[in-house]
Amino acid sequence: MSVRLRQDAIVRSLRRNGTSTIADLAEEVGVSRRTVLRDISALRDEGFVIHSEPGPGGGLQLDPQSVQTTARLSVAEVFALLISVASMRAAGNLPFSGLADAGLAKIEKALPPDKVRDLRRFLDCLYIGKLSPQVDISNIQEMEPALLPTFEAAFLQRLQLSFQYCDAKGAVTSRVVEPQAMLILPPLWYLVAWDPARKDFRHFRMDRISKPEYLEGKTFRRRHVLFEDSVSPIRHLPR
Amino acid sequence: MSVRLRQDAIVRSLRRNGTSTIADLAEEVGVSRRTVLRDISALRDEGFVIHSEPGPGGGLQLDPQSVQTTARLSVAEVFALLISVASMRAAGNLPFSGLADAGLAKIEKALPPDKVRDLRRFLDCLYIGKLSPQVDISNIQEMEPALLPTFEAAFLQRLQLSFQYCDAKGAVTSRVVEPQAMLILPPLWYLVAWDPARKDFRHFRMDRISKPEYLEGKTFRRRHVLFEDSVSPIRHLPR
DNA sequence: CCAATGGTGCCAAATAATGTCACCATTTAA
DNA sequence: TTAAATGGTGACATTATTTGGCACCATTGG
Repeated sequence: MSVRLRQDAIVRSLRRNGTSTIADLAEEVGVSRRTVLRDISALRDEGFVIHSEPGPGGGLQLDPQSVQTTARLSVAEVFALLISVASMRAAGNLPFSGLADAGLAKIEKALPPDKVRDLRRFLDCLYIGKLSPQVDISNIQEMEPALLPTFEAAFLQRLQLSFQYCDAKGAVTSRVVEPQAMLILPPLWYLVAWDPARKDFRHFRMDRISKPEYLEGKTFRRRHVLFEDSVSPIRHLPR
Repeated sequence: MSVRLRQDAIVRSLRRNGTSTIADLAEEVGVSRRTVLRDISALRDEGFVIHSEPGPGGGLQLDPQSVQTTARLSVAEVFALLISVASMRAAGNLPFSGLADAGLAKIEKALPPDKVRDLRRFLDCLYIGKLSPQVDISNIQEMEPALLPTFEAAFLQRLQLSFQYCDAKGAVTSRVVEPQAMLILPPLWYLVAWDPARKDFRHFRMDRISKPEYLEGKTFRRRHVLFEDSVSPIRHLPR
């Protein structure tokens, strides 16, 4: 068993059992007491907070908060990372590249270097392996650069967004909506939003939006998670 | 420089330069020719397809398809993985747990073990760190178990889906739609779909859908990527 | 005080990674 | 046909890293 596998086993064991002694762990993973102590030290260097108490009844305890410190990433950041980093290789102005960069920087700061490396290689795989041929991301229309900061701010701070919208028939209406999601249907961008006046969800083509402004102070409660379906051809159905 | 860092450097170099010789790579990463050959061999074991030609003008070439073999993961699978694995800890019947499992199994088979480990640890971090307190995923309504296979099949095989829908006013209509995405607004599930008859996107509350059936052979072209916004409180705006 | 526990430093032993060398096979070009 | 350039393999010594064993210290609870 390699070093890192063993250290993972130790983390899992601590997570599962709550408290363990060095001797227990040493026996469990099949190495000497000294080696476990070295592993604990390494894990602490990686950012895991492991409490320890000497004396009878003492032992090691993994602080549940510790992992937060190690990778304080939101799901959104991970996804933004995946999409944005992949997209940025093919296109110019795409939303959330800033967030993705911040996320990557955050990871790089907080995570051990080999984890960053794995993540990057993982992103490499995604882009080269699937995203490009399947989704044809190179075909996504660039968003109007001037609009980006407004959209990003509205999304990220959960601010109501007002804009002029020109529908398919050419009729122009004023909207005030709560942005919920962005949808890419190459080559177009769509905004999925809750329209409080109409009490319904609406879709807006980004290129038909003009004069967007976020309303300072008009925050709303964001409650959703988007769940992407599969974009890949499927060979076997689950189950 | 550690072994894996070096191997990553080799992959990147091949990706960047197209073709390199063993000697070039050896000098670039600062090890002997023999070691590069060992690394190449290791990378091939990991699934990278590296073409090689002896003779003048020959060299090594990374097959762009190779990474597919290494990690044939769609963005969807990654996200399904992230959400599903996290969700399954808190809830019972949620969609795509099968896909997530398949994805994990796929990774486990295709990826080197330490990569799998990192991904799992990463998922651990996600759940413990953020997902749970932020999104309150435990509050998501379970989907009717009987409906799950139908939805999953329709999504995964891109089949048109027919069902009876009871709208907010109680009116029941028959629909035939192309499922595009699923939306979780705790505690409810929504289906985002293109309605070809109405030539528009529509949202459907999952719990108001009855008698869903996918139409064998009625496939459609799926062109979209969903882009999740942030669910975390933001401290600094990008840029 | 004693026993149980975490923790550190040191060094030898074990293991893994690397370099060196000899050599083979294939291809291209002179 | 030959020579040079390239990928590829095996063997072995060298080097680097990991591990175990030991002595020892500090702290805690009885």
